[in-house]
This record gives sequence, structure tokens and C-alpha cells, in this order.
Amino acid sequence: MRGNELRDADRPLKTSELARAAGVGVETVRYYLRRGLLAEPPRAPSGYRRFPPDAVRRIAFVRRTQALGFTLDEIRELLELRVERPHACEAVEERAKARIAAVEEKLDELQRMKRALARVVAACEARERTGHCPLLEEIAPGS
Amino acid sequence: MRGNELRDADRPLKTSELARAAGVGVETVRYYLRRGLLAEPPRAPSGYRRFPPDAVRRIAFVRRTQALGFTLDEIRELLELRVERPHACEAVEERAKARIAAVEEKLDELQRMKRALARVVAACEARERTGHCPLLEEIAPGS
DNA sequence: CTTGACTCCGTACCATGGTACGGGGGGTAG
DNA sequence: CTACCCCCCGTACCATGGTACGGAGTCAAG
Repeated sequence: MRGNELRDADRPLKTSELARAAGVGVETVRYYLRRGLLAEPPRAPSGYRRFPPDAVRRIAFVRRTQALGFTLDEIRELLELRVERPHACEAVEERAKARIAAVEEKLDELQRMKRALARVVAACEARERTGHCPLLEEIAPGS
Repeated sequence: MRGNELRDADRPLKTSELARAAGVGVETVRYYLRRGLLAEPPRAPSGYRRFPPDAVRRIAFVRRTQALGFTLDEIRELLELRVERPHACEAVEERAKARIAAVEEKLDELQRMKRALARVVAACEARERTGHCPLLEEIAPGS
């Protein structure tokens, strides 16, 4: 027996199995298919979808990236960034560079926000009164 | 003349002036008022709102923070984080610390994403074929 | 004192990112 | 064969974050 049957890690997943493994609802999987974030998988004769197991990671990527303020359309573009045909290289490289710039901006802002939050904590610990919001000062500096 | 009239930087702003200065629509300002992101300002006898000039920075903060994946409700809470009454300190400190943890997670993810994007660029420049998506590997590492 | 641009307000509409619903068929255990 | 649960699909609904609309009042220029 053990040998010609599919190992667990390679076994194709039904929609609900994928959904459960990725921690999202079945309807979300179908939605991501419609939005092109997930490729339509092959079907069983019954019509049931048979997802490759790495679709789980793809969904995880979507969720985490969403939490960073990217839209589903931007995430789809990120997922399409791969070097498959050398002739597409310049376009891919350009988009990747644009994304890096966007990411660096976000990193900057988050760092500022973190510093500002740390100041709130420090003020708390010192039992200071700070009538103004330190976050504002940090993130949207002096007019 | 010059002396008892309001200096430009202190002159209260009408809704549309605030909107223009902050780079948003008039309706967005009204929406932020409804959502509690902006305090209702005093009114002129005509009923027109007279916004303090620093409302511009407050809106800028909202927009930038939104781009980092925070919801308007979370942003409202961030804006309320200030140490006004010492007795509220523990609560404020706790929320600030929770926010810092969330921010640090986002920083981590962004850094991973940046490294992955840099690899895409490197692959482009080397004219490599990478059939798999380096972003996926980086952000949602091996199952 | 009219005209035109701007203010007010409430309400309705829109796009994004899901979430739920309902009717019909598949798959498997009793 | 009959339950029962899961899958399919299309469509409708929902919350968030705006955006637009319409009727009435304000204000400054001509």
C-alpha cells in the first residue's frame, strides 16, 4: 500500500479543506478564485476542485499582505511578479522596484509610529501630562 | 493693521479650505467628523465650521496610517492615546504597548517582503528563470 | 439686490472585500 | 436506496470608507 498512494503533503485539497487549512471561509476561497488571486485548479470528474497543497501558502500570503495595507489587486500583481520569460524582465523589474519603494515608505512610517507609541508609554510611566498627541507630532510633523 | 489680525497660521479654516490643505474631499472631512476622527469645531454665527489649522495634520495622520493597514476605528483609538488624566495611565499604556506589538509585526512582514522583492530584481538582472514566486517563499515560508 | 460660489444637512449611492442563501448534484455509510 | 453532508454555481446581501445629490441658507462681487 504505502508507496503508490499520494503522500499526504501532495494530496489535492477540496475547497473546504483548503479553506480550513488556510484559516478562511469556503466563500473566501471562491472569491479569491474570481479575483484571480488563486488559479482555477483542475477538477475531479465530479466537478469538485482539486487544489494543489501550496495554495494554502498562497492564501496565507494574501492575508498577511493585506494586513500591510495592500489591496487585492496589488497583491495579485505581487503574486504575478516572477521571472518566467526573460523578455518580460524589464517590466517585472520595474514593478518590483516600484513595490520596493512603496514598501520602504511604509517601513518608514511604521518606524515613526513605533517611536511615537514608545513615547506614549514613556510618558505614561513618568505619569506626565502630555496634552497633545505624540503620534500626531511624529507622523505628520510640524505643518 | 498687522498685529491684531489673525496670523495666517492661526486663522481658522472653512471645511473646503481644510479639505484642500489636507488633499481630501470636503465630504471626507464631514465623514471623518461623523466617525470621530476629527472633533466638531466651533461654528461661525453663520453655522460654518471653523477648523483649527492643525486639523490638517490630523487628517494627514489618518491618511498615512490608513495606508499602513489600520482601520479608521483603530486610528481613532491611536489618536485618543494621550496621557491626560494620570488615572487613565494603565489603560493607555496597555493599548500603546499592544499597538507597538502590532506595528512590530507589520515591520517584520514588510522587511520580509522587501527582501523578497529585492530577490525578484536580482533574478531579473541575472536573467534567471525562477518558476516559483519568491514572494511566496519569503512571506509564507515552507508550509 | 441679484448672481454665483460656497456652506449646511440628510440621504442615497458606490467600490472593495467578503459572507450568506438557495437550488441542484456528488459521495459514502447504513 | 436513502440519508446526510459536502460541492457546485449564481445571486444577494453586508460592513467599511468614502462620494454624490439636492434643497436651503451665506456671503462677496458687480
